[in-house]
Amino acid sequence: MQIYNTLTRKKEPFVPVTPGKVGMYACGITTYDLCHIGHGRSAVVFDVLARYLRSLGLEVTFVRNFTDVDDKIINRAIKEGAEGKAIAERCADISRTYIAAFHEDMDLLGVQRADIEPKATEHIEEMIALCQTLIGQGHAYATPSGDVYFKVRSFEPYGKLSGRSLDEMQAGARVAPGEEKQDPMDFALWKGAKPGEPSWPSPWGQGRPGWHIECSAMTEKHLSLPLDIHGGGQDLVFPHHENELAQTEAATQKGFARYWVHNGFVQINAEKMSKSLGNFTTLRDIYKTHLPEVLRFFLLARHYRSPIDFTPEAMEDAEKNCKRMYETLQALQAELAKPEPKGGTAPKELEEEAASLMRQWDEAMADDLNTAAALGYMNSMGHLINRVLDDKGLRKNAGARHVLAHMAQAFAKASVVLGLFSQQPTAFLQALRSIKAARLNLDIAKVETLMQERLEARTSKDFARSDAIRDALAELGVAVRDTPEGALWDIA
RNA sequence: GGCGGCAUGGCCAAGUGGUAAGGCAGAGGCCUGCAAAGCCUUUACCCCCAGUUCAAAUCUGGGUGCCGCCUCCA
Repeated sequence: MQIYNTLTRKKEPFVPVTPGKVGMYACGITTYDLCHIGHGRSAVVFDVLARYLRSLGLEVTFVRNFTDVDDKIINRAIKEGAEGKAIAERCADISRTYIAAFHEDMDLLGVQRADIEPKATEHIEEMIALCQTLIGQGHAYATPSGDVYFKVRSFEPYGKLSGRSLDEMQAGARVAPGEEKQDPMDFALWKGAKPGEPSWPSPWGQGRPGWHIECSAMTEKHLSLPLDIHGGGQDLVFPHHENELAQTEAATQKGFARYWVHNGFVQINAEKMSKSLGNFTTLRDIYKTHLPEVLRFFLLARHYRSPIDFTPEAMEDAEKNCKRMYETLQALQAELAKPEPKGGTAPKELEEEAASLMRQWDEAMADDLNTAAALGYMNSMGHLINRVLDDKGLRKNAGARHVLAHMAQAFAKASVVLGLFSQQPTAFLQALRSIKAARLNLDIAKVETLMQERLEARTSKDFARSDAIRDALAELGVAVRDTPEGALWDIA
């Protein structure tokens, strides 16, 4: 496959360091709050990347960390009323809570667990060792108050990932020199702790790790360098990833990561969704009104590097799309459950079109993980399936049946890679109807009663009454659909 | 101020040199007691200007607009 590499700013053929194996690391969350849609997007993107690479037969080791020691967690603990010694304990509770919430929310989104999910606090020793190495090499220095800083000027390529030079950055007015920093761009590897904060003994006194050092320690411990893939949200490029890169490459003399993959932002009103802007929506809030799979579809219906605007309309589109797809799958399964027709060969074009769509799906995914295009081809596959299903002649054709079965298989395989359309169609459609009914505050018993009355009217060919009832249902937001198996209702 | 990205039909969105996937919405038809769903048909001078080329949405330069990073942030 080809993948866009932030480091080189272009798409490159993906070649793992060790043939057949992939080491992949994605930056996870800081564990101080519920996940919002932006976290969901990042998790889904790397989930699909891992699934896709596996589908190519590669053996993927995927590591996604939890940052469970950080200023934000401490601030949260203090905000929750923790004081003195209780702060550290409170921090641990907060981390536990939000790691559990992360798993719960991401499981619903269909995000598979990473193979290894390390926590920063479990790698303090490694981080201290890394700091010592860097100090020994002259890449870092300790200050009298017990901080350790990375000496940015000592690492010549600093800025290569984010594409900026130190001089340019210093020209910007927003860099405030730290009291003890030798250079304003130097960043903390280790911070002396204030009383009560989570802290660990170190050669520089009680302290705690800086933000970037954990990833350097954990990647080195759990994967071999250079990593094949390192990723995260676009906002991590600078300073987080730039700093990780500097630490690791300075300390190990090895390349840190070969392919840097960054996903674009989720936006609200064309502005980045972020904690600091306060314009975020948590995954849980979405789940109150929308099925998680619909959100996943929404996220994958755009290219992972593009910004995507989260709007009610877009979610509605995604919902309709998922519904259509599942309805097609439902009809397909029903057809395939029937006895096989005897005789007949499939029209050549049918086979060719099916094969061509599958090929295009592969090509789309292989081209920088273009899930949006891939979903387009799946839509087309759905149409093709419906076309066969709609054609009485083809339904009696054994050849066409084989093509159908083949398409069902290919569709299922594609579904697994995207983590979509893998539920039982009936289960999805029922869940969808329920959540829509809840949105409308619909009285389902009343709907069922009306449906029963309409059935009676229709049985006695009282179409005027039947239509009147249908109108009444429409008032409630309910659409009725007569099928050979009886009348069905759904939320319009 | 520095660096970077984006601009495709009513809306969303693929497409990086050979004349525009897909979805939603709309129109007509088939099907239906009537509908719905599904199927068929149908809707694009690709932000503007200039240039390179036999050929540009796609490359180059300029312009306009929007966004991101430079500070914690997926």
